[in-house]
Amino acid sequence: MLEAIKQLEIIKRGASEIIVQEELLKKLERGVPLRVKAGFDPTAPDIHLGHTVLMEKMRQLQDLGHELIFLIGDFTGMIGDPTGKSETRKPLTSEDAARNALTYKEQIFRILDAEKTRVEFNSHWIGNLKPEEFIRLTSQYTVARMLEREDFKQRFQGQTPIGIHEFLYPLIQGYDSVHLKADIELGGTDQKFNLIVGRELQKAYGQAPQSIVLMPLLEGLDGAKKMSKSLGNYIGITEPPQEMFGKIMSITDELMLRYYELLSHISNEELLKLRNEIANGMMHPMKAKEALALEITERYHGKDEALKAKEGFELVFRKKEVPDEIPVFKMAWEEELMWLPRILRLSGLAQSVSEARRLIEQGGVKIDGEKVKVSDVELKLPKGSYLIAVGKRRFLKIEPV
RNA sequence: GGAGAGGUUCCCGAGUGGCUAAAGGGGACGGGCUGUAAACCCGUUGGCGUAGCCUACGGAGGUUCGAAUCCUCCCCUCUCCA
Repeated sequence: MLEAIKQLEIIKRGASEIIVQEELLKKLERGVPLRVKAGFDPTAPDIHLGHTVLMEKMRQLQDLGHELIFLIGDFTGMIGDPTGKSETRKPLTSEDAARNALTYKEQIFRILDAEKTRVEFNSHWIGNLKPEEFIRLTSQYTVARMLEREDFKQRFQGQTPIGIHEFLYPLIQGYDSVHLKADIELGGTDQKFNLIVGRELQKAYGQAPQSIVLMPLLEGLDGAKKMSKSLGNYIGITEPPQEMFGKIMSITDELMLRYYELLSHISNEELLKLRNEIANGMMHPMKAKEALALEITERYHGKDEALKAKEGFELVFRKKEVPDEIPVFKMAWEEELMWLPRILRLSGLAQSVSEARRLIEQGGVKIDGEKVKVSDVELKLPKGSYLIAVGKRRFLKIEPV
């Protein structure tokens, strides 16, 4: 195995906090594979780049020769993790959890080495806990300590409801560490409290406390809020290559560097070099962004697809041309002449006729490359094929049935 | 069990009888600028073949020429007391 100090350096990249670093170093110095736990709740079957920050770190640890336990919190998922939510999340049914967990498994091995990954479901042991054991578990913590957790505290003070079952979430997650005898647990910064509960519980159950590696939550496309599906600021790893490439190209320069640090496989040295070159103008940020978009897209779609996505992107944005592959919408012509806003609505380019009118009035609609005049809200089109563009990046071919 | 506070449009949040499709902010969308961005500027942001009509302020009724605003009952959340 790699020298402990070197390992620590790799582990530290991008990490926002390590608890406790000295302790972790000691464990690494033992030179034997450590048990690394990372838990995911099965609420989001579509993994996005935000999730992969943690997974990339897992992969690094895996490559360093440690034993990786990919824990699917199917039991905790039934509770519903309260993290960062202003309201109680609806508990998942066990069927939901099982189905989502399956999708999870399919997706994680795009990043992790399937051969070397141990997948566990916490329902296997939590589900078998006897009531008396469960009570023993809950007796390790007090309500006051639970309320130390920032989101609980805020909700408590802010008069939003907290379900009692939500207190069980950190306890069960912590107990997972006890059961698995974890040496290290990885998690997002929002998991800090939960992971520390794990340490406390391990001590209470007579084990050495796990070391904690916290990874930051990746900011979403808006550059401010964390990437999440519900906020719509995410890049899903199963998205089509053009989408993925385009989304990465549209992030801010600042965010790009962040993505480089947390998602790119370039080495720490290369990262530093890149930073300098952008700072002193030797490299155009756009070039760097292209390289990043290419790297990420390639990771999930392969080299050919990634290159195609890049070419398509350049066509649309640099040369202001129309992309090669445009979705086609087959439309039935209800009349000889069809009202444009109605076409836009039926084809899904606008959510409503009102929105379609607005888009036209704002000069956002083009037909076959010609901008529709602002005054042409009443425009009607004869039956035929048209290439309609809404805004700068949405294209659709309309063809008669 | 008792007492009080509150539920407004995608979100936050103003509004306590007509001037309210509802201030302000955020987000989103369109246009401009650009590097494809960011920042910035301008505009839009319930629906409907749209100078009009319809639907909307937790739900159901009621008062009134007129209700997000007043009354009654119900549902939900929070706080305090027991």
